[in-house]
Amino acid sequence: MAGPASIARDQLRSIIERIEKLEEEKQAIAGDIKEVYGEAKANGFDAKTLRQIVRIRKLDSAERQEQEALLDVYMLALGMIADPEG
Amino acid sequence: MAGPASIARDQLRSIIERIEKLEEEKQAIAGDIKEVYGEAKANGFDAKTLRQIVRIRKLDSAERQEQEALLDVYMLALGMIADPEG
Amino acid sequence: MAGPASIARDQLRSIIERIEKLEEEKQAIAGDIKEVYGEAKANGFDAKTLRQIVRIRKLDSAERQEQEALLDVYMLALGMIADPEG
Amino acid sequence: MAGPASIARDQLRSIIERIEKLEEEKQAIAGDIKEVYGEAKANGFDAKTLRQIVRIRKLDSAERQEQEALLDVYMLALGMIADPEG
DNA sequence: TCGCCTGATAGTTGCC
DNA sequence: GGCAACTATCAGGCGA
Repeated sequence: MAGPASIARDQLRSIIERIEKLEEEKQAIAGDIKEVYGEAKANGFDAKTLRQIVRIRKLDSAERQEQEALLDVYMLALGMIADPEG
Repeated sequence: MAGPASIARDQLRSIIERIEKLEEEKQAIAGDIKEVYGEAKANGFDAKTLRQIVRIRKLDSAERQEQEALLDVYMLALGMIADPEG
Repeated sequence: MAGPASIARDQLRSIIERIEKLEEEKQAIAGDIKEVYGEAKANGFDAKTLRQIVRIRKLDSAERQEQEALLDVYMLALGMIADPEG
Repeated sequence: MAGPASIARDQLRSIIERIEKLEEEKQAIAGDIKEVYGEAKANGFDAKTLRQIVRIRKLDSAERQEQEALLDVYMLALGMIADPEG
């Protein structure tokens, strides 16, 4: 008989399968990244330095975003812009 | 003048960009996974338990692969299959 | 009789106790930090903004350090400084 | 001119500095803890197991506190102790 | 006050 | 086989 339990079971199965599929994709991309580093190394680039560059660019971008957010906070506090929360 | 330095620079740029693009994709998928857990939770499933299930299934699958690899070793030793290394 | 086992046991006890003591201290400091935010709030400062400032200053400092480390890497690569690894 | 703004500014500076100092101390202690684990490892102890012991002891202690709190509730209900809420 | 979400911490894997 | 990068889990802070 197909009662509520089987519905829940099907939902569960679906959830697990979706997650597992997404994790596989994620792993695949992680593999691609590793490959790029490998290629780079084969072309004479130092992986550690490359990672540092990537990391610092991420920091840059994070800081820029924070700076802008902080600016909004100040401007909001000073009544220079409208409250985005309306 | 377009000497070796500019070639290296272009290569470097290309490497960094490929990595950053892949990392973005990876992050996007991580976001998708989080969404699935969120949905699941909204449907009454417990995220922590779901994570355990996923983890266990991954272990199971790893074990199964080990098991199969071992079987191959035995079958190879017994001359039941051909040496894959040629 | 006081054999090797008891020595190991005493060592273990000592390790655990040192860790637990340090973790307590860490918790105490976390409590102090929370207090400072509480005080600040009582004086009309917004905790969220304060946290953002602290975070951005940390990012600044992290980036500066990374920048310097990266500079060293480049200079080393260009033979402009000696290898610190000797 | 030293008006209210400068007072707020000094307060702000003081708050930020106190927080940053406390966070540094917290980090220093985290480093000490890591060192203890390192030492322990050098003496043949397994860090992962040590962490488990610490975690279990923390749980135990939390349980014990719960137990004591519960005991107080019972004793209070039986008129064996005075109401701490006055 | 409760649920969510980001940041801290623990564990794992891959490199040297 | 040790160490460092990456991933996954967990807890504390924020908003509703």
